[in-house]
Amino acid sequence: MGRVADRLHSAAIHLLRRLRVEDEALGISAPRLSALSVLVFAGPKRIGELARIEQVEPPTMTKLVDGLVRDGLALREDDPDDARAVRVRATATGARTLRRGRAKRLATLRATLGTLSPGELAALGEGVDVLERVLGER
Amino acid sequence: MGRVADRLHSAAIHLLRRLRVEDEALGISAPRLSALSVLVFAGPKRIGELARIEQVEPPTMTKLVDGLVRDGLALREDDPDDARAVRVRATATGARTLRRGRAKRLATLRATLGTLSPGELAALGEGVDVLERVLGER
DNA sequence: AGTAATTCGTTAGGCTATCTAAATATAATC
DNA sequence: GATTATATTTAGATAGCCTAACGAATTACT
Repeated sequence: MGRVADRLHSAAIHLLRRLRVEDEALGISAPRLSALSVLVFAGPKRIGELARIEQVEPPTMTKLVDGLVRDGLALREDDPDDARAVRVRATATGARTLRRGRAKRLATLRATLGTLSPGELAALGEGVDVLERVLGER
Repeated sequence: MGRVADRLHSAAIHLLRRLRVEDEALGISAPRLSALSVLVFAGPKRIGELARIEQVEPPTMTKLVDGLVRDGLALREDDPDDARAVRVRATATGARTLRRGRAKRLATLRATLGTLSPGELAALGEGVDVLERVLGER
């Protein structure tokens, strides 16, 4: 059963190395894409909030947001309730880029997983379900 | 179904961020651990071979091996058949460290996955199976 | 044998991600 | 109003990853 841990670890590394290549073609790294996805689906967030959601320290999120802003995918706004804070919001371009990235990954997934049976794909989906549940519990 | 791709991507990012913390406590990063694991289980390998297996470019593997060597987990040897080449071999310390890391991850997995039912664990395992199969096909 | 092409590994340089510690600005509390 | 707490940024470090360029050794072709 320790095998599951080892294999999961290794598979995650290899998966990300693989996806990184694709996302580069899209012009956005995985961590930025992940943060952008939160902004698009859950709406504007403060830096600290985003950092917590993405499980990184605030300075790391500052940098990630810098990148998104530089690329025009998100923007910083003053928080109306707290002058120390910053609200980060996805731009229309950001939302569009996310959709495009999703379409791209979907296409790649179709190509890559084309050989898998529906049953295997379902198994993968269920594995992801479990993983999400486990990771969600801080 | 594109959901599977998105969620898998995101889950992989979060998983690695989580595991990184633990492996740091062990004193070895995920990419190094992954390479070390190959050396321990598959025996000595050349730099280029290791790079191919780990799906990184040779200069990256040079650096990863530098780290392993610096920490005494592996060593470089002259290749007897080809004077250009280098063989990398795990040291006894390397093998021990790998075992210790595995034990540690297993313990964490037990703690983290303690709430999962055997069925969920099995689902996770099967998801990993599928993932490995897909990633294995270059 | 001798030259040309290829292969192996490293070095150099650049970008991103990540951390901790310290600085800055604002808010909240007593 | 002075102190303490909170939100973000800046500074500085390490690591992982890449491409380009290079020296050394091997292989291939005359």
